[in-house]
Amino acid sequence: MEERSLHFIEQEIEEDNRTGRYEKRVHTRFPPEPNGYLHIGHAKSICLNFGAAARYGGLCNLRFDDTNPTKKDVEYVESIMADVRWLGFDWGDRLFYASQYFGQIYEYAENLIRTGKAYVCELSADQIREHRGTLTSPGKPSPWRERPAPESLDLFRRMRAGEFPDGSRTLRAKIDLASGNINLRDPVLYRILRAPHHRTGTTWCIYPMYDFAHGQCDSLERITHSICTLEFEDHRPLYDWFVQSLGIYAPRQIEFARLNLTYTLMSKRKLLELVRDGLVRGWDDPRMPTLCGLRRRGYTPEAIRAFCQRIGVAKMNSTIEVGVLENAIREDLNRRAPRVMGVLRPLRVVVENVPEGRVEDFELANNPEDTAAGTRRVPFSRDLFIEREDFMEEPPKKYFRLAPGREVRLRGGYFLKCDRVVKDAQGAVSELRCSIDPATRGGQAPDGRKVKGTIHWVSAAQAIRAEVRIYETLFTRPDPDEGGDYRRNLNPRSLEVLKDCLLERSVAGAAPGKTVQFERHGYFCVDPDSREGALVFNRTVSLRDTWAKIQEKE
RNA sequence: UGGGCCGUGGUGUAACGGUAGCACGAGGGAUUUUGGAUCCCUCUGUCCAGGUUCGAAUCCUGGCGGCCCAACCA
Repeated sequence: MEERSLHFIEQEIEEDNRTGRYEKRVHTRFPPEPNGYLHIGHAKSICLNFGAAARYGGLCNLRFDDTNPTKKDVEYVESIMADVRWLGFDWGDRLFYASQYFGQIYEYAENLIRTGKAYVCELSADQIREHRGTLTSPGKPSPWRERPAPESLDLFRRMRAGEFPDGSRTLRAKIDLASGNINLRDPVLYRILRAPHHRTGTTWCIYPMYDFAHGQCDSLERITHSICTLEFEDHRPLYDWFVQSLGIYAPRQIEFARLNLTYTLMSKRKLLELVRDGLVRGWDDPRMPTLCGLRRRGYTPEAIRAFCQRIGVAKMNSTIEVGVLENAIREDLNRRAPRVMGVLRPLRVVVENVPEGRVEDFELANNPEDTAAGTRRVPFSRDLFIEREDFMEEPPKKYFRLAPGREVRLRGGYFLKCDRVVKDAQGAVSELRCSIDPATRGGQAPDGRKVKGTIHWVSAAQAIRAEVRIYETLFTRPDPDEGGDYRRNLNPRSLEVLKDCLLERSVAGAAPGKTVQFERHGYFCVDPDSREGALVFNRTVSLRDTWAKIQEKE
């Protein structure tokens, strides 16, 4: 863990520990709604909740907020558990569902009715909205607001028994119709909804609203710090009202600003649209900000956790530049990814002073950052491939790579000089005729002469063919919603598929998930689409590219 | 006079009445068998106006600006 000062939530927790508010207990929870896949924004919340518990020797529960039966899916439940585990966190035996408390929450409702704090209302949804007033004008009381408690109780029990059609009645709290906080204008507590629930089946035909469930679930689990996002700040007085009216244990809610990232959509609804409308290949499309997408892309849990650490926690709405995320994964992979040579856009090179059929092996370091990573043998021969962009017939200033008459170093091999350029019928460069200096074996010239550039290469006969998928941001604008429709900002070049890449043979047979650095390109990982003898790689992130920056400026 | 929250370099985030620091970014240099990595240097900031104070990003007052709230969603 990096050295840093406490963020405001940790400060509040420490303050509570000092005053003994919760007997120095720290118990948090991560409460996702199982209606979508977890994304990088959730990672912030997960790190925050599990992180705080770990830091203060406490516990963190995983609880599915499944109060609304209509849009849940076991697929989501399973993916969420897998993603939290993958991120590196453990909820032990504390896996809960809001739905498991339905019985208790129902009792709470009856309790409020008996004490005159809730009533059964027969207004329609539209009428309730009209009665609620506006932001600047107070609400009007429902005609059923003053109905005697026994009558409400009877009606509520009959709602539960299924005597009334969906939507015909609600249970409402009786709070304050004139409150500036609209959440306090007699909010709906229960609705009639004949929808089977993924956990409770058809046991219930009435379901509590999120607002009437969430705080009580926290209370029942004896959560000390209910960490949530800013938009629930206005709901806190309501939760406090429930807890007080019911006389139950009171957790403390603390709100923080959710994560926003440039060039990234974070809305679950829009992410779902991308998947459903086929704008991406699925929830785990490597261009998606979902945890499964990032995983497939080659992001590591360590990098994501470091990222969450680095961005901090505060109440100010803000947007982090994606570069910070990219930096986190580069930093992690630089330390651990084995280096390998891969030519993405091949250009044939014939080394004329190497005899045909001769193959020699070079021993190359797997990771210059880590000698423990060992070495590997890389074959060299007369027929090579180099990167097309590592040769220019008319090189501009500051171009250090190969050009007619110029000499460069083949990474780990010899100095190579371009003697002749061969072109096809269309005039495009099709092949280079080159020669090596045998005295430079290993990459040093005995006469001390230097070369400005070092390029990567593969030996034609031994190279393996692979598909490489290059990703750019999914959107062309830092704010995908700019202009009102994110679809119009989709980046047509967010995916480029390179089918004829040639890789060093040492990666043959690599398993899905395996990450390597293709030298001078970036970090790549094996995609699950790979088949025997047909590897597919995803580019996780490119290396920093100073040359590209120089070109941009000209 | 609806309620709530928030304003620190380009982007994030520290400071808790006492030298505005860190990361990303940008620029420059050293080094380098990855134009990578590493190291060094530099750059730009307290929303505004008053007040309190020896001293204010911090406390007070008033502005200005931004975000959230009017689902039987969460």
